[in-house]
Amino acid sequence: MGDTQTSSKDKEVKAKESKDKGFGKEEFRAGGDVSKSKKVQRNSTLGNTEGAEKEGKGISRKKKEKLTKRENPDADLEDFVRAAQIQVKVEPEEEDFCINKKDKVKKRLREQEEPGGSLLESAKKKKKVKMEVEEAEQEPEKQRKKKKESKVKKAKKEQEGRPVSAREGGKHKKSKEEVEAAKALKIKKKEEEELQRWRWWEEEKYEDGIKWKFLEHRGPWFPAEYQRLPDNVKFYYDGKLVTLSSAAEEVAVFFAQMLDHEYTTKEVFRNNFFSDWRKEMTLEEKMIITDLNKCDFSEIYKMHKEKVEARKNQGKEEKQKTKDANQKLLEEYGYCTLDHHRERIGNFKIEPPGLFRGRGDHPKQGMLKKRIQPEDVIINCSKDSKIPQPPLGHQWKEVRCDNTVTWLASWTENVQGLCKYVMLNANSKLKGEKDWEKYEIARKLKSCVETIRTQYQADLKSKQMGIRQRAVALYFIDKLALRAGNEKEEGETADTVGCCSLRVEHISLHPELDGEKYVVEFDFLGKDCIRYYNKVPVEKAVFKNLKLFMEDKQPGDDLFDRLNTAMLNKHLHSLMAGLTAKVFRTYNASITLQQQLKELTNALDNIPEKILSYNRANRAVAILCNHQRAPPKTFEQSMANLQAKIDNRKEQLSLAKKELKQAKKDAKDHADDKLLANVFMLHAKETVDKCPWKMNCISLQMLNRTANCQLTSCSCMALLYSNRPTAVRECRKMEVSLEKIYNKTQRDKFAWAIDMTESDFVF
DNA sequence: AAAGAGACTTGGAACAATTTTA
DNA sequence: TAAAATTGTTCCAAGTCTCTTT
Repeated sequence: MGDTQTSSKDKEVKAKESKDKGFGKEEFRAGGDVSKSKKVQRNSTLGNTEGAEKEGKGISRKKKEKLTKRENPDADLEDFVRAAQIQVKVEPEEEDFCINKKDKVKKRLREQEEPGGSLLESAKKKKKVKMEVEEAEQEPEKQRKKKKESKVKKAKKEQEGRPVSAREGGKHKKSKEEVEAAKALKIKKKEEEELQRWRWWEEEKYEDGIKWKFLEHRGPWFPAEYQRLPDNVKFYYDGKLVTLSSAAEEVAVFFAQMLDHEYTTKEVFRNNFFSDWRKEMTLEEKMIITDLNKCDFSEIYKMHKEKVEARKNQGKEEKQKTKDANQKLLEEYGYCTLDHHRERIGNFKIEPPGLFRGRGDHPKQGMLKKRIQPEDVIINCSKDSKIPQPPLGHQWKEVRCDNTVTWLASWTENVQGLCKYVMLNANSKLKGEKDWEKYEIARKLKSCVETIRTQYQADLKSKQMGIRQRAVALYFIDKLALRAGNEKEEGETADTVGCCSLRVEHISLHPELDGEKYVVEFDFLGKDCIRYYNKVPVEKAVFKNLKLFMEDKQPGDDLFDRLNTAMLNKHLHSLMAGLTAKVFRTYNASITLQQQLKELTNALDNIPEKILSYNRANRAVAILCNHQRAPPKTFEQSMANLQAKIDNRKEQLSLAKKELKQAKKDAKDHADDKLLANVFMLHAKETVDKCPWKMNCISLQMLNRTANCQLTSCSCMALLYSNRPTAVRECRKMEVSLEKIYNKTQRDKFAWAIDMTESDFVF
């Protein structure tokens, strides 16, 4: 059967594209609230065929209430000091006030090996000198040039570090030299970046489990303490003025800021918020404020609105100022040193307090996400590194040196009691290596997927119920790229499912539907409460099995009552080292991308067409993986605009055609004025020639967008799943410049793939 | 085994920057 | 030249899967 696998998938993809349009998440959720007589029955032993239902879940969960709330009278002062530090410290790596000898040794070592890093500043200066000599050639695409020009300004500003006001007088067009120089500078910068890139993929890997040998960083950045509302902004309860305490006020502001959001209309959200808010109130406040509906946040809301507006209308200078401040922050906190290389940190900012925004019908939405203090944070770094200083007057919860993990700092969040981590950026070695590994495993799966398929085909007829269930689940995971579906604590999160946690209510069986036999209709909420709706014809054996699994069960019972992800993955492990359910998603996405590309692209196509093909292929992947996005509010309008453009072109075309005719005639008639007539003719001809091409481009764009509307567009998401090496390879082969498909960040992230991929790479 | 803790990937929404359009 | 549209980035919730404890 393995052969039917892929071709039928293609059909599905196409069919789906045309079918289920217009399923907003909203309308769907309304119906999704079915009775939940949740998972109780689960036979623990796989080997056992029938009988012995065990009472499954103890729903006792340790509640960890941590009281971290503390009044901090020194907050303002501290803030000020911190700000001052930022202002004064130009060199982020100032070592004078650190007397750590070991550290110095390290430092020297680093400087030898890595000329960039902390020496960046001086490097920049050198650049400036050099750039005059540099030529601006070797820029292949005009389209890129355009982009550059706009960036030139920025680059210059950054380089010269002069105050913005200096620009005021220079509104005139830039002189040629200036432009050239800036261009050269950009090229230089790019080269340098490339030179500085850590080509870790050419190095040897560390022994098992070790993630790094040296790690030094500045510690995470903490958001500023809460600032009281100005005196003229008041809060009223039941029409009467109430002056809130600082803690209560802060939480009230969180709510007020969200008043525009649908969240604040939801019952659960309001209740959770109100009860958490009351916990922050003083006794008196608690006595007075007993009903959320009587609270009047309008003045706070108004102030917030004004603030947002003001920020939008900020002058150039102010905007630049905030930008610079952010840049400084990034320079100071955004990087770490990992094994002699400077690596960007992904999220160096501690999450600010606020109201929890769970997705879908999350039972905890609206709860207060408390402010994280240094006392909550565990720092992870090398013993021999410069240990990060906690903010003034604070302590870290712990400093540990664990080089078997990749995080730099962690804390436990109070709403769900989960760990949060500060980790490196996607373009870092640690992330890249993992990514690479992922694709290697997926490739390995390619070599044995047929065996696995044969195996689960056979298992469909097993005598043991558990094995049959496993086989059907695997069939779904392989064919439909469903997620594994771990069990979740009931009532702690929104009710979403994956393959193993599917319930009877989520599928319906149609022996025949729309001319196809054995159709299974899926309808459930997956990750992030995104609806999965699909009608799939399946094999007879699968169909029969499903019927069997559903016998004597309530809608809320588990479809695969003898199966869970642990068992499934254990089985997969036995089939191939490193294989888990997730790998099938990667694998199928990759293989689909490759197939689609092969099918869709034609080496003779022009660039826009090639890109369209690429996007189409990506879309196929997105459909497979059920990646969706709320349609942009502006979609209709933007489509209409494009249509108008096409109409416009059409008109132009017919007009130009007429002109051409006329011109030809003129040329004949007035032999004397031939030159002029010729010019007319040429011009008209040009328009006629160009128009179809341009029209084509626009309609391609339109097509692209229509399809993208319901799906994740622009390579972004699909990219995450689809095989990067595959895509990179395809670009090479087809001579589409990578820049057109991947943006800078993405190229950065996949530097390893770009570098390693030869144009004959096959996934 | 079952539950729990921990670590790390995934992926949509919100926000910010940039480009296009009117 | 401002507004609208598009594209890129950040944020952080929600998964997967492994390892440890009970």
